[in-house]
Amino acid sequence: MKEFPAKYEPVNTEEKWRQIWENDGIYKSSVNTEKPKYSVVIPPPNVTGMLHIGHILNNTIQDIYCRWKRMSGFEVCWVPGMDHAGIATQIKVEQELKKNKNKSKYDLGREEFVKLIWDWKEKYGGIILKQLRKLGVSVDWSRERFTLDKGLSKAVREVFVDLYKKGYIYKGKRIINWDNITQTALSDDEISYIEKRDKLYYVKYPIAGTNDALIIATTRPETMLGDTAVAVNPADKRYAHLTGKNVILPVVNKEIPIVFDSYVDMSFGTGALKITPAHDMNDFEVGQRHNLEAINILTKDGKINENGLEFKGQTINEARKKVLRKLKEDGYLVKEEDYTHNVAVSERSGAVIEPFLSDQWFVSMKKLSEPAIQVVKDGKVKFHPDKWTKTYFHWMDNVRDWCISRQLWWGHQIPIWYHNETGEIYCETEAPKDIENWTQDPDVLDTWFSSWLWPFSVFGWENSEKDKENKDLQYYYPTDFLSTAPEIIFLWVARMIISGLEYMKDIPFKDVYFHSTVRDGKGRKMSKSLGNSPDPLILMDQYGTDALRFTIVYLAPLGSDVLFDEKNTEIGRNFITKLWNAGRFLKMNYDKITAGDEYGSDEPEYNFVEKWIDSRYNDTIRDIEFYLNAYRLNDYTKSIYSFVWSDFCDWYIELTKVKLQKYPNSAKKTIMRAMEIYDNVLRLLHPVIPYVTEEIWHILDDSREGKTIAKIDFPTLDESKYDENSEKLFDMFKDLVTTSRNERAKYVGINEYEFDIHVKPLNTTSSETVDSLTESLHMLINNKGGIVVEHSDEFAGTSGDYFAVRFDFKGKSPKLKDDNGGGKMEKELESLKSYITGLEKKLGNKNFLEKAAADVIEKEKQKLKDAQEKFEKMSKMV
RNA sequence: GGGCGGUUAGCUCAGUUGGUUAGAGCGCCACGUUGACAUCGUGGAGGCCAUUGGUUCGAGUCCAUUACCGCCCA
Repeated sequence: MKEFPAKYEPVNTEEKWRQIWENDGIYKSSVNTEKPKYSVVIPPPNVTGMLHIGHILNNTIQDIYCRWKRMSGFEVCWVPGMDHAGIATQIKVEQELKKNKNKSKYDLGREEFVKLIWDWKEKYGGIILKQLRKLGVSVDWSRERFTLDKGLSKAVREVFVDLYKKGYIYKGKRIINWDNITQTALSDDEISYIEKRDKLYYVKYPIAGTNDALIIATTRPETMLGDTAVAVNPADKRYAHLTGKNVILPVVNKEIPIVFDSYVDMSFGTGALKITPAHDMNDFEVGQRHNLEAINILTKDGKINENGLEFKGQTINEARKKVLRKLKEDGYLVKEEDYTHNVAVSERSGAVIEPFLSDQWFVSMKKLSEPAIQVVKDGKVKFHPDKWTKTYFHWMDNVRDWCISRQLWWGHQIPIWYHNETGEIYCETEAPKDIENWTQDPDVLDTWFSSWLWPFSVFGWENSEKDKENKDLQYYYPTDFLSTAPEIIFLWVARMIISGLEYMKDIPFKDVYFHSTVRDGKGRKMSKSLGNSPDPLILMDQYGTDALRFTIVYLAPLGSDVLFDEKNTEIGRNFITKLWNAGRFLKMNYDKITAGDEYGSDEPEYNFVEKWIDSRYNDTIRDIEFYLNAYRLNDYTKSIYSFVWSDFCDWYIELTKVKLQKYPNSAKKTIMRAMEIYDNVLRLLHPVIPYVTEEIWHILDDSREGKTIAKIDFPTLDESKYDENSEKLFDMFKDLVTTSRNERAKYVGINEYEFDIHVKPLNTTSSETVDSLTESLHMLINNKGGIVVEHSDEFAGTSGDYFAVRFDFKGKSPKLKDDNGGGKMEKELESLKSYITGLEKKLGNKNFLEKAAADVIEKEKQKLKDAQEKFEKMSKMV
């Protein structure tokens, strides 16, 4: 017989079970057509990633569903893996190379450098997967995938070539965010904005053929080298007369047109804007609308190029100074003023982002996205919470082409070769045979271009007839559930739907759960620079993994942010301690009682208590099923929390104690009933707190050696156990107990006195049931006296909802506390009075009686009756 | 600028098709500890449900408005 330790030690226990689970391979999945399947792919974390609190939430959510489904008879397959995180990984290794050997990637060359990254990946990459193991995720580790794996890389090339041949992939010019330190294009989410104090310069642009000039405000005078127009708002009356006119671009000395475009903000600066299509996103669009030339004035390392006249070769800052000096000398600089604005910088290198016109590869999205809109409209793919469908449609309806090329070395190099002589383009999944005559496009593909294939590439998809014989792919696709952060609804979720429909002819998943964004206690996003992100590994050691899992889910309502302060983890820890101690109590008594001849097997006493807990237990199961199906996970944890703590521990176990003591003849069945419920509670909790439930489950019963709670049936609802009557009766019982406790609380040192409890029912309902309840009252009130039911009007005591209570100390009189709740009764009567008035008014309203439903009216009448009875009796007690 | 969402107790949030005297956890206050649990128990205080207006017999709940806050996109 195992002993139940006084204290739960999470760290050792977790490590023990983690190893057992993994060694026994209990989460391994294989095709089993006898069972319904439930498949999930993990959102692949970055190979450079470290576990943060958002991962804890996201992976706990997935684990809850996988464990729940596994216990409910599904063949569950949860596939783990990582993505290669192109830019993050490359930068990391570049920085180490710089630090350790003071070399750049160019010193090594592409091949050597990529090899170095692989070495780094083998050595340090994937720490996050080790950390996820600690979290206890029930993934099938034998299926681990990496986006640069052979198979997945093949899938990427297949898709690129296919889309290219279908005409969806094209090369085009686009303003991109250029990081001139790392010399790569960045996506918008790799950019952050910092506030910078700058100058706003007012420059005079003379209007050709007149003595007038337009004054233009700019923070970046050096870009005027690339200006190809000046724009004003067509609604701006100040400039209406300038239709068809040109201005003379200072410094460069050439004529450029004045264009009219509603993009221009009339209130900013002078209302006239210089247009540099090659170096500003908005200007580029204005340029397209007005057919303007785009003149690139920068080199890739951030210097002025040959289009920049005498400024060629200078850095941006140098050129700015020189251009300003020239403007001043020539009398074009009107004034300058201080100006604070937000400047885009690279999150990776800190470089100021230069909008830069360059050649990039694009996927044309409009047509591809149409079926993806339809499946969400049809409800084939469901979003939880549903509000995200609106965001999804809005984005998809206005979808822009996807820039998929990145100027990096780490990633899937684009399968495009240019013929060295003819310039002919070759696009196939494998290199041309006469490779010496060809040069491959140096760019690699956006990491998302591999992760958008994840739901089928992980099952070995290869875009050929063989896919039909691929049992895994046939069985597990489409997956059932995806949990992810709402920030990547476009970057990832939408694109997976598109690729799934295009290549599998089916949706990639049925339900998508967008989890809360975890913020700190002050509502700020967790970020490295703020240092406000607690290290989950430390929290796991301090509080236990289960405690952290439970807490984060408990705090995360569907659809809104979760504010997480590390102290919150106490919620989970305390709950687990409570669960632990309840189990300890039951087990100790169970061992004692089952071994003792002095205990009998009669039916348990106080049948309404047994019926009540059965009813509450089944209520809880129903709630849990509902909440899990509705993706309301915090409500799942809340309902089980309140069942365990309030119903089971505070009331049921407390009553069990008394029953065991007073009725040894029924002790065996009493304790077995309690154990049975407790055992089921462990199963209900296993999905969210796997370690401690497994541990307790084994302590309770030696014969469970070698088994796991993870594969035991999840409890199911027994409708027949609902018992409204017992629940009502128990509510009244609780009221009686609480009222008696309130009365007790009025006296000093009451333990030394013996007293009878006098109970007075406050309305008809309570009168009918008072006998069975007063008998039960003995169980929870520490007094040796009797219980007297009386209906006398001469009754002064404490009143609850159903009963009033007073104590008879048989001549003695314990001291009343200074603050004995005096005036409380009057207050209660007052609010009761206004309640009654409200009800009377309602029931006196002809409209109400005519229009409200009959059962509502009946209910209101009953309420009034009860309240009046109570009022009448209570008012005599004052 | 466009889109989406939020505003309920000191804090964080529930409140399921409109119908109890609006709930929970944490925090706070008082009392309590020799056999499950002080990581605890018992009790208590604390709210014009952001504003204004409308629909309705009836609004925290539905509609509109204003204010403030947040997120996404440009």
